[in-house]
Amino acid sequence: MQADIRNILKRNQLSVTASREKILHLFLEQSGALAHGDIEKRAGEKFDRVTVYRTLQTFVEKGIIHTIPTADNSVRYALCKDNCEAGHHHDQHIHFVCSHCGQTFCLDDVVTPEIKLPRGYSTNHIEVVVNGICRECTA
Amino acid sequence: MQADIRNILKRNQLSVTASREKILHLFLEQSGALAHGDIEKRAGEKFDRVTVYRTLQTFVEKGIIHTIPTADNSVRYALCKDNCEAGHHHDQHIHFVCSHCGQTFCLDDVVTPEIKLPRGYSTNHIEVVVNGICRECTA
DNA sequence: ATCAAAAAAGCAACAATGTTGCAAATATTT
DNA sequence: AAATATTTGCAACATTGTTGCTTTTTTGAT
Repeated sequence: MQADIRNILKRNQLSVTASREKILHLFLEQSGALAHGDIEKRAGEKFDRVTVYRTLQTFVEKGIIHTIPTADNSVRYALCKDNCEAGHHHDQHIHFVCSHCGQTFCLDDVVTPEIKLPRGYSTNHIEVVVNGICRECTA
Repeated sequence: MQADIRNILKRNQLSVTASREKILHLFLEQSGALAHGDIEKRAGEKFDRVTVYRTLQTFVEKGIIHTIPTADNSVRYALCKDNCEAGHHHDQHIHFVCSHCGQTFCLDDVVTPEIKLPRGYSTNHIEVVVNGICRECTA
């Protein structure tokens, strides 16, 4: 695990620092998405707020994590599975927000559908967020 | 137009005030979505920030406008067409963000697709945001 | 039209969130 | 192990959003 973390950092030409290791660790041990606030809490108040902001920004730039759009204000981040395996960013998957536990998940196996747009519009990227009850909360 | 605005407010049991008229007017004269900041700017610095927040909140509660999820931080609001005609909230349409002009539009004619989820997940609501180039910017 | 009651606006103060510049600390490279 | 490059933490600030309370405006009844 620790080796994985260092690998991911090195593969992305990032120097290995305590905060990056810790924050990446949080993502790896967690199935859902994390907001900036979650990270500050779970990191055990060890890192400066600014460091967390900058680390997340760096990870997004490198494609290690991606942001998830939400209807409320909060920005959430999740590991980009494809990237972490291949070093290249594909986000064809959809996101799921559980209205019971509040967690956000990437459904890596569910592919974004085709959308037929009116004449004159062209598409770069499609983002799908499904709201409902997740597997854990249903069981 | 002015009569329309008063109608919408009255239909929703809201008292008719200058700020509500002005803000609703901004939405009606505008094809795209508005963020809180846009409204403060376009209103001509007449209203207190708090009033704008509270007005938007009220409009959302009444179903006059709805929020649009975005990957960046900003919350955007758009008129709910169905509601303004029927007094009842349906948001089956998708949203389009133009990466050229930055505007956000409701594509009222494009219906949210069916999404097949893995076993154990149930769906309440599906939000689709398409990023691309809009009709204006293509022409 | 006037007045009383209800609702909303504006103000002030605050809380949370995000940003920037810079000096000190840490990681990398040789 | 030292020099260089990078990152961290701090302080200060900017932006965004919230809350309580007083004044103003709107509404509804007379």
